[in-house]
Amino acid sequence: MKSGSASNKVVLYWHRTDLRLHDSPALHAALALNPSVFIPIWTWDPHYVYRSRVGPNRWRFLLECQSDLSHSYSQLNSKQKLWVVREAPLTVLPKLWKQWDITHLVFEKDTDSYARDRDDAVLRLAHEAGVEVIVKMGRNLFDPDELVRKNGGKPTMSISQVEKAAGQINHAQPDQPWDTPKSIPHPWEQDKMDLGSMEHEIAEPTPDLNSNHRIAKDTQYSLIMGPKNDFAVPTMEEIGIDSSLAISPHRGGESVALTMLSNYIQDDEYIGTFEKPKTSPAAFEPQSTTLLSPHLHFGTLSVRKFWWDVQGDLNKRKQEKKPNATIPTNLLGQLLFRDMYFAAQAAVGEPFSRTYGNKAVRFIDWHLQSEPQQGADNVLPARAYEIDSAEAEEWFQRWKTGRTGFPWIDALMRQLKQEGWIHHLGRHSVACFLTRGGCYVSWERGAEVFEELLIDHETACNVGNWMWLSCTAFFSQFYRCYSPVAFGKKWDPSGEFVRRYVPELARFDKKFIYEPWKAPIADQKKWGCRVTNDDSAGDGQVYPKPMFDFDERRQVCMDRMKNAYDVGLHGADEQVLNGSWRQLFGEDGDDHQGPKAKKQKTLEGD
DNA sequence: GACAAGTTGCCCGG
DNA sequence: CCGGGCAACTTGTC
Repeated sequence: MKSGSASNKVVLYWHRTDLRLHDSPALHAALALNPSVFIPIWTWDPHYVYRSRVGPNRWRFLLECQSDLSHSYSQLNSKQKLWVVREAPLTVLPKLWKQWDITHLVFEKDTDSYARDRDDAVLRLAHEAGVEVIVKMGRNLFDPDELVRKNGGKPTMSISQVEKAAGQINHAQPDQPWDTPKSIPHPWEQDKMDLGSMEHEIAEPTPDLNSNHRIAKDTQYSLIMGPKNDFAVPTMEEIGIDSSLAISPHRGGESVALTMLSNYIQDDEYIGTFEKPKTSPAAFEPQSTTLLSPHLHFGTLSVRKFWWDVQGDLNKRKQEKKPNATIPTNLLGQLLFRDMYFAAQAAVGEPFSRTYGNKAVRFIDWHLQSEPQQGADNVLPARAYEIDSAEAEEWFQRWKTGRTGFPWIDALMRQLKQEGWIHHLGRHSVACFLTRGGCYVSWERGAEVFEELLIDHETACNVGNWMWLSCTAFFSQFYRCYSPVAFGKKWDPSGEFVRRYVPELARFDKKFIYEPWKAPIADQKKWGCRVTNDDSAGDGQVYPKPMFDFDERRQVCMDRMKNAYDVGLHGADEQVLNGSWRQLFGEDGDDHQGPKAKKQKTLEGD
């Protein structure tokens, strides 16, 4: 190496939220130690493998990210790769430190609540083992904890709060990105890298929230270095996930992400005029937004590089006197929203992803509420919910599987399942429909489905957006309700999007494409699809009737929202924690009852 | 206490 | 494509 003799530092670099080489503050810090031995690892945390909901598309996307990173390491140093270890971090890390004579452990800061606890435990173990630990923030524009401090210790609940708080951090400009390293030190010689003689602890697979996606026994934990003892990135077969269901066209990996970004950046008209509310949720091939969110999630794209590359285009256009869209609707604003949700989560901590015990969110008397987990640990495995209404349960299942009978909703839910991605406004449509604008089902049920199916699933952002749409936090104008008919029609009057994802209706006239149940029977026959709940009807295809009258449901939901706002409970209130909230809302939970709190309020007023 | 602002509603009229 | 009515939320500022 040209930088002279290396130190005697042996650095273990732990990849988690940062599957990239470019602009990684943690990787930069690790290499700045000038290590004589450098070992970049991934280790499979059972919390992700079994206790997080991960569908086939995201599994494959993650494996692609790992393969790409491993390949990039090998290109910089033919002895290097991403060393994929199959054991839980808390048990395997101390053994690796010993086996590989590690002096330093380096990783990127993760402010998700589970990760904080895990990393705190790792810090304690490292201290005991005499291993020095370096942790660097690189996942966000601004350190979520620092944003919270600048926001008076409170969760960031609006973009203006974020702008104000970020303004006190380097004038609201994130740090400049680091370059990609030009060389990577060697690992140990092959025989020392070998873990064959190390004790191996196999992760406990129950409960396995992803068992419904496995077609074979999950064997990834049976051999610590993988089936060929070469630390290779696992295959879908090794983890037992059905790869025939991983049909998303969206690809993982740092090189894919950087190519996508540079293509967008070359088009300064697209970057400069981007306004999120004006991008179409019905666009496909190509979509109207960047599709870079999954890369931000896995850290295959640095959010700070994204920021500064966009800023570069905006500065250039400014000099050329071309107009630029502004925060919050422009691309920079989108990245700030991501930081807003991270900082809100960082402030609230573990209860952030649910209502129960969460003081930052409004309590609403949804159907299918999460059951409080008395004395449960933070992990919340298969989160239980109360089926208080068989009707609502059926609506939820039909929503999830794209059989509501509303083509716009069903098209979006089928796109979600197939591709692992839908446009932000499409997420608005289906989230409003499930919660305050249709089914009146708890937002937590919807968030869990998104957690499973989205390739860009980010807990802070997903949960935050569900709170937004359900008007439980961040947003409160519940009288602004998305129509499952009008909203799609506005963006896509001829219904191309519906035809693509609900092929049964492909031949329907555009007059009926959003409301096929209104088409005359003769036309339904002519267009090859009967709109009926009788699956055996006719010879051709069948599409269900709408599962309820939307206008009727909108009114019911709005009345109940008004009532819930009048009651005014929040997730950490006594009445929520002890279950007595039911008395405040009326015991039978009848959708058609009048608002109860209104009356109480009037009495108080007297 | 009034008033404005808040990334992305719908419907109708011009 | 724009504006107002619809019926009406919270937060921040004056």
